[in-house]
Amino acid sequence: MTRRPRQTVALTADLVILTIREGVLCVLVVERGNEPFAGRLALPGGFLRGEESLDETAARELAEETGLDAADLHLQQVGVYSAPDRDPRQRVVTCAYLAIAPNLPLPSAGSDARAAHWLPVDEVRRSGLAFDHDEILRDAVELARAELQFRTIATAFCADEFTIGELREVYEAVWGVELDKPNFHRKVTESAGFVEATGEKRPSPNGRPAALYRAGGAVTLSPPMMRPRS
Amino acid sequence: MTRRPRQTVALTADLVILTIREGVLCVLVVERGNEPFAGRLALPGGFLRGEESLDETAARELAEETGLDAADLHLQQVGVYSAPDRDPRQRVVTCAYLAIAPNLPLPSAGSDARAAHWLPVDEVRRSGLAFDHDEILRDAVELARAELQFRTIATAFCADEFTIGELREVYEAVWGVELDKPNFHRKVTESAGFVEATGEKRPSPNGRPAALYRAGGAVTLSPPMMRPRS
DNA sequence: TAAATAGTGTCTATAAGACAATATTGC
DNA sequence: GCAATATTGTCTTATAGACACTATTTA
Repeated sequence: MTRRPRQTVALTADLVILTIREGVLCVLVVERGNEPFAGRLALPGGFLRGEESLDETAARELAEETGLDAADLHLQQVGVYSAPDRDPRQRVVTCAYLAIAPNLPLPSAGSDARAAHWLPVDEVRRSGLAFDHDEILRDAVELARAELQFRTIATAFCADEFTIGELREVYEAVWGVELDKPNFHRKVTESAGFVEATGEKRPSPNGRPAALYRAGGAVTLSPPMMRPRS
Repeated sequence: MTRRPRQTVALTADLVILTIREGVLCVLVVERGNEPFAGRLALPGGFLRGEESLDETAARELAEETGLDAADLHLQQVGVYSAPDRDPRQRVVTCAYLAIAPNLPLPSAGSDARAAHWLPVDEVRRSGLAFDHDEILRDAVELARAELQFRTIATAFCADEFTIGELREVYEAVWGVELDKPNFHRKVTESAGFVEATGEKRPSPNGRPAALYRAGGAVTLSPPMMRPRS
């Protein structure tokens, strides 16, 4: 049995933090200060530390970038990206995470020196990201799109209290479709555990005030919220 | 900016290879020869090599364990397991993969010296696996269960040509339920791109011969094959 | 013929989708 | 009142599920 030297590699957690701003799906990107790809946009991320798991790395980075506690947010693995040449300097394997955030007041610069921005996903797709982050972003958005069908994660895009109309805008922004308002309202309010009414109403400048809801206890949606066939 | 030494870790790909034998969902496990956990059962897996990605590591291990080409099989990431103490010897982070195989003639021992067995998943769950492989197995099976609803991967459990009854047995074994034969037949054959008839029939020792089908071109199932709420 | 498995028909309950109608606010 | 948004009602169509029934084989 020939024993070859066992390779060790550097590990990072990269974050695809999504939110919705003015009805547009946006992702948090940072400007790179150092080579390689200096000046280019990239996903936030950081190296694994000795005492933590990658999930903890992701949670720590999320807190540093957004100031939010990962316990409050939806945070899940997207996948591992391990092409040998994905980082030109050295071998780095990354685990990508999808985080879903409500509309934050600002991308608080945090303790990190890099400039962070919310940019529309479509725009980022056109301009491109450093490393293999285009691929990661694509996969993460596709995951979010799929999960909206079967899980209650849409509420993670909303503040603690939200209207059914706001929840509908989440689906419309992520899926890039228009949904029928009356049918959506019924489906959501009749789906057990998806949302629960607070009893309060939010006044509106234009029309009838909308009832406020909180996220319900359910994790999965059954029956699923089917995405209209293109 | 304090620069802490950047940790590097060993990376492995571990495989949850599922198949169905006599109507029972089975997983390929190996007996460990070395410490730690010598003599215990574990999932097959191996270390990342310098020139390859983790997906390639997984495909290589799969070929070594089953003799099958990963190109023919369903192989997908389950997730990353990176708890600092998951391997008592050293820091090892693993990426778990789910592979779905048709009923193979034998778990060909392959070039690897370890003894490989197909064991029922329920049995393995009771007896337990080395490391955190119980958790990995649980997650992989749960992933397979969920994917059966929305993707056409059930055909990966079948040989090139199969009957609708065999496909139904896949769902019944993985979900642990009984499905209505007439309704299943209709649903599968009417779902665009799920299966395509070969025109052949397979004689049966007992009753009417069943028509043979091949996997169709579709990847996703719409509408989904809903799992009965138990 | 009976036994066994494959496959079809049919009815009912539930959910999806279109869209009209009503409700509640600010102006 | 009108404009705007929220919510409810109603009808049509699609799908799910139960289950009776027919079809094709071996013994």
